[in-house]
Parts: sequence; structure tokens; C-alpha cells
Amino acid sequence: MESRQTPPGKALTIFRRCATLQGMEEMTYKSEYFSPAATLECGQVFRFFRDEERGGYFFFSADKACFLREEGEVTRLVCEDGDRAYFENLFDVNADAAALVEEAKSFGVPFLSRAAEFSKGLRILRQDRAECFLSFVLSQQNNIPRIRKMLFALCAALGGKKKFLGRDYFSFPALSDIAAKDEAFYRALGFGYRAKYIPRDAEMLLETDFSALGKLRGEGLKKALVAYPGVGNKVADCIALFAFGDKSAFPVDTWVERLYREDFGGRETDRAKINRFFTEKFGEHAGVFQQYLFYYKRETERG
DNA sequence: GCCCAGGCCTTTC
DNA sequence: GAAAGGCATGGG
Repeated sequence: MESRQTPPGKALTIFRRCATLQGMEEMTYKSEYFSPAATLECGQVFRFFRDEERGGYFFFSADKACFLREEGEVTRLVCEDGDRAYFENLFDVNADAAALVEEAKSFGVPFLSRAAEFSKGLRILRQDRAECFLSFVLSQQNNIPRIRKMLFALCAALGGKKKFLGRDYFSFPALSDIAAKDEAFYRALGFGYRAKYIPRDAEMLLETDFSALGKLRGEGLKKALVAYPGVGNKVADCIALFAFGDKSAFPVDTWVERLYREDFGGRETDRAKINRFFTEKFGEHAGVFQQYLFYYKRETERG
């Protein structure tokens, strides 16, 4: 049993304890700024599902799995021994989420303040780059339930079968295995016209130096990303924000267009101009605030 | 059946 | 450089 002091205000870990299950590790964090529901259901990731019986979420990333549950003041994370560092990086547990919420409110924009308060437990992830990249290529002109379905289908078709807490799941496939299949294969999986991008992108990603790409920011990073087939400005912004830690990237999709018009009184229809409106207004963490807005808008206007 | 979805690409003006 | 059309499929 190990316990540690919580540095004032910032760090999320309250205590860590030995797992009750063999080969497992459990951590707990303050739930105020780590809500499994907001973090997973805000649209930044797709491979998860809610387990009503256990009252929490199974979540899969790359070749790993974890279980998350909010229990009053704390959020509990369960993963396999050795995966703690992976998930603590993924959930960016050292990031100061409270400061971001305060920064959002500091603009004095009522709609953003409400969105930030509503979304305060939403943590921007540091995703596996290959998985995030291909996920958002599939996301275009698509709805979130179907994107999830397509990604689970991709993993079931080409990923490795694994087990976590008694449940079978499939890892995200290796890029080489994805690149080895052709367009027809992905059409058969129901990817539609996006099928042609998947093997071509996987091929290019195999040749990509991710650490060099990861050193880029802003326009430089975006320019590098849109060079891949099926990646335009919006998808590039999502990849930059969710997998490359570029918090200034501000994806503009139909939902953002809608809230720009309805809640910010915007008149522009050109997505590039809408992007500029928000990035110039909200600065280096605009992308985080975009997620507050997107999640709030979708959750409060279902249907 | 209908409209729409975390758009991108190509063609045309 | 801006605008329009095509694209696959299923969720609601």
C-alpha cells in the first residue's frame, strides 16, 4: 500500500493502492476534473462502451484497455500491471484542468462559461497517434455512433484478440496490417467512400517519423497533416489537438458552425473564417475550449 | 422515406 | 480564389 501527498491544487492523484485483482493496478483521482463520461463521450475518442452493471466505462487505446468509474469524489482507473504510465500520459493526469476551466471563464463569454462549467471534468487526451489519425479520417461526413462501429469493426477484423477483466476485446491493428489490405476490404467493412484513404494513409504513416512530426506546432503541423489523403483542415485540427497536444488547434465541423451561428451570433459561413474567429479570440488553448463548446452543445441539444 | 453526420476532393467558373 | 457537386452508409 502506497500513499502520496497531493501537491496543492494541481495533481489529480489522491492515493494509489495495490490492486485487489491479480496483475491489475488501480489508481484514483479527484473526479471534479476527471469525469469519465465527459472525457470519453465528448467525441475525442470512439473505442469505449459503458458497462451499466459495473457502473463505469471500458476504454481501449492502441493495444491496451482500462476501466474507469466515477465514485463520488474520486474517479477510479483500473488497468493491467505495467500500463499505468501509458494511461496517466493518455489522460494527461498532470495537466492542470482547473486552470483551463478558469481561463475559459475569464473571457466573460456566457455561453463559453456555461460550457466550461458543464465540461469541467473533460480532459483532453494525448492519444495514440496512429489510432487517432485513422479514426478521424473515418469521422468525416459521419456520425459518432457509426464511427465507433466502424472502428470496432476494424479492430475485430485486423487487431489482436485480448482479454481484460474477463472481457474479450481487440487491439488497434498494426499499421503494416492495415496497409496490407486494399480499398475493397474496407468497403466490405462498411467504410464507404472513406475506404480508399485507409490503406494509403497507413502506408504513409509507416514511413512517418512521428517524433519529428510531433515537434511541429500550429500551421506547420497542420500543413504536414493535410498532406495525407483524406485529411483536410478539420481532421488535421482534430489530430493536432487530440494526438499531438496542440491545444491551439480548433476543429470546425457542423456542430461548431451551428454554435458559432446560434450562440455567438456569427455570420460567416466559410469554415476557415470561423476557425480564425475562434483562434484569434481564444488563443493558445482555444482547442480545449472548443471541446467544452462541442460537448455542451451536443449534450444539451440532442435531437 | 427523409435528413443529416466531427468533410474532402475534383471540377468548374 | 470561390462555389458547387459527388461521395457511401446508417443513425434518428
